[in-house]
Amino acid sequence: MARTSGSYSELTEPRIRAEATRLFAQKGYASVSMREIAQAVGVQAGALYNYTADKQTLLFSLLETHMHDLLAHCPDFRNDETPVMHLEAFVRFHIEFHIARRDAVFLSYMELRNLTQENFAKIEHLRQTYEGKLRDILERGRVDQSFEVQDAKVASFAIIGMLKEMATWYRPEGPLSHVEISSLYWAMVKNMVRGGRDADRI
Amino acid sequence: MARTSGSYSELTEPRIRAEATRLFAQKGYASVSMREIAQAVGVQAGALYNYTADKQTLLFSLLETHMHDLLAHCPDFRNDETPVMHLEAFVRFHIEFHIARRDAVFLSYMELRNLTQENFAKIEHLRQTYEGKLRDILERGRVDQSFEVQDAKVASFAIIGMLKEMATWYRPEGPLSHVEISSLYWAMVKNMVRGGRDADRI
DNA sequence: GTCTATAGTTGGATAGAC
DNA sequence: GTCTATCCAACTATAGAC
Repeated sequence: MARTSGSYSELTEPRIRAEATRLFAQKGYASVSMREIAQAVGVQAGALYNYTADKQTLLFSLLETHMHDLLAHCPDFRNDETPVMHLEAFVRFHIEFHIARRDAVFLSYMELRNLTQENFAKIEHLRQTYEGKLRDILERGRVDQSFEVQDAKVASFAIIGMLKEMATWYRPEGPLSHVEISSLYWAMVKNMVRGGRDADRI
Repeated sequence: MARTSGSYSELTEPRIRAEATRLFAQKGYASVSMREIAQAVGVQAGALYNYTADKQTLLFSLLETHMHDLLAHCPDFRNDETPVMHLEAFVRFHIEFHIARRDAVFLSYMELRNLTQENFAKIEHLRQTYEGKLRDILERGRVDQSFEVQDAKVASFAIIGMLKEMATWYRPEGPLSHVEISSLYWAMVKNMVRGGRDADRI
């Protein structure tokens, strides 16, 4: 479909980002050509270069925006909250965000190795900032003995892993609502870190 | 390094498989060229085609062999064992296997989408057979109430996810032995599915 | 079984018209 | 801002000599 000059210009950039996110998530960065992205958007390949210096920069920009959004929306924790309350807020936020932005989340897990060394370092720093929040919660709970956690770092990896897996199997049309999923996962995480503590109290 | 005809023939095939596994795991299937594999092996690119019909078949063969090995070594469960014993055996086997074959495991998680539809279906079937074993253990424990699990399917995904994540962070030179890792993970999985049950008994 | 050489294709990126 | 046309590099896979 031929386009007259500039007729859709303010729509093109977000569409490029949306289609690139979708295609990279579906087929992998290295398997998607610039021509393929252009076709999904409805422009010619050369037009993409009005919006990105090159393919690598496009990937980096998608990941960077995603990580910044993740950190910006991540709940801050107040001092009057217990580690258990912190952890529940983190888990529920994480799941909601992952359901709402499945493709971007999937990208940020799968395509790190296709970043240049320099770009990787920047994204990795953001990722560690985010995952560090979880580790800090677990470490505080371990120290004040509200959690039964042997190794906060390994536990944080385990929790990240089990939540990450959701991005693989979750489908919006599936039988479980996001509230149900959130509660299922919170129950599992709570059991994992609380050991028998809740049972003692009831 | 030039080679005289046939001098290393019986070594070439396993070396191709080993280098391809390593490179695919490190950089991704689509980002690794046949030339690069050949160079790592120490032959010219054309020589690879004595051992594989094409690049896709090489990937499929690596994944298929890995999945068959996984299923072949997976412990069978005896009727006189409890769900808790089953689950511990499964978790410890899974971790040992993942530590021993890190690259192949990583490949089998990351490169499914680079298989043709037909090849994907075969690998996916093997994967579901393996993960079904875990789901069956959890479902039996849920029914006989030795586990406090709301949804065996979601719980199996969660456990697979947390164990899978280990392949991302584990390094042989790290501070934790595989026995320590195995015990850390088993403690977390047991807490997760047992809720307060162990605390009641002690 | 491996080599050299290459056919045939595809991809990233750019130039210049409009 | 987009299009058309194209350059050049890299890739898969094959052919034929040894």
